[in-house]
Amino acid sequence: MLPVLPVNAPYHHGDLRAAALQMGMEKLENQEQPDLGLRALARDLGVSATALYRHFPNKDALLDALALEGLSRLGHSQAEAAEAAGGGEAGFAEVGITYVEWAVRHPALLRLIYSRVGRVDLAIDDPSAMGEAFRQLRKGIAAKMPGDLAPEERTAATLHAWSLVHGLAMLILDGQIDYDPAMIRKVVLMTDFRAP
Amino acid sequence: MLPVLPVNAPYHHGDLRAAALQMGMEKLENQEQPDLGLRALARDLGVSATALYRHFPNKDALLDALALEGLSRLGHSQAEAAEAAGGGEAGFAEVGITYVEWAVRHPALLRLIYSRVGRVDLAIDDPSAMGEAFRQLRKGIAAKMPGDLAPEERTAATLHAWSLVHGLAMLILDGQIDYDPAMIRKVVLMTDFRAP
DNA sequence: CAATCAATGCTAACAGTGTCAACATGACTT
DNA sequence: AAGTCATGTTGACACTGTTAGCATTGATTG
Repeated sequence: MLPVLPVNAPYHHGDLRAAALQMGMEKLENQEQPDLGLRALARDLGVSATALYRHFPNKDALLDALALEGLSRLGHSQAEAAEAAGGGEAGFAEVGITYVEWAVRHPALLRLIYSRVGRVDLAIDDPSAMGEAFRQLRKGIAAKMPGDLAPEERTAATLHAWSLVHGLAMLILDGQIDYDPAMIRKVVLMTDFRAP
Repeated sequence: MLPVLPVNAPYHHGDLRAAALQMGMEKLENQEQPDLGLRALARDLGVSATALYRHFPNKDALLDALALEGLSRLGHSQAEAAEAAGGGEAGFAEVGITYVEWAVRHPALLRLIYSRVGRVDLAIDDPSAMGEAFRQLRKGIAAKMPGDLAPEERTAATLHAWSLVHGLAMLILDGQIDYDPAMIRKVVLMTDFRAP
């Protein structure tokens, strides 16, 4: 987390925006409760705090960018899982389990994503970047869903699955549930998509 | 949110601790993203910021107290629902739905609860107050569970139910799911506690 | 009743934060 | 080579949580 540039750092950084996002990501990956303060981040980058304002309108924008990147990674992870999983309800469960495991592996990042997702106030040229990413996520979750369901059952099932794994992940991150892969599998498999 | 005392407020407040908690609760009930800053709170109470340090060791302790009170209220709501609901899986679902509805009605409070529950660092004379409250919550959730389940199935079912409604609640609060009571009912009923 | 004391309040100050304004540097364009 | 504009810097402001030291009060004693 030390300053990133060599001793004779030039006045201009090269690509401070990318460096800031990378540094933020590193913190999010390596620490449970990373200090994502603007000044702390700038310090670690070996740059003055206000330099970041040349690349982000404010702190929220920086965190939004990090959350968006995290959401994109989560989405890809889900898509991969959906592709790798076999068919049927077992394959579907596999995708859900992937979600929980991803959350356990990137707790701070998942927390950031869902803490930022309430007030979607992104760039004007891409007002729905966050929304689009979530749509992708839903798509990944729904991809392996049993195909013989009526449309309304389908949305209900997607909601059910997403809520279940999201709640499971959150409760684990909050220390309310022990991370026990076998139990998670059991819990996720406990859904009947053809109930009343 | 104006100062609470009459013009000729005495030097001593009477019960500042209770007043602070009440003021915090009011904010949590009436605002989506309440400013629970120490100074802001003191301002609204018509008292100096440092006065609060006579009643709470620090800001975290104050927020913990608020979270604990909120958790207690949620627990009572669950217990009432468990008592009022009929038997069988329908009654069980009713308890789950109560959880979601409570979350929708007290969004900031639920958020506070789960944001504070990670680092349980409560008073020494009651180190497990938070844990105890959560135990009560689990009990309320499990109260109406179908009785003919093996112990392990029972824990799995409790985890499933808790995760499902918690995830549902969180996603609604985060604006990712519309609050549609009928759909919620449908989703909650979609669980088969006797699955493989 | 008077004196003392602990509980509870206050002000002043410190370090830390996000943010803005004004200035400095340097890379690219003409 | 000159000038321009993106990008960096310093200094300041208002805000935050927190601590130290002082003031006021209600309660407890002799």
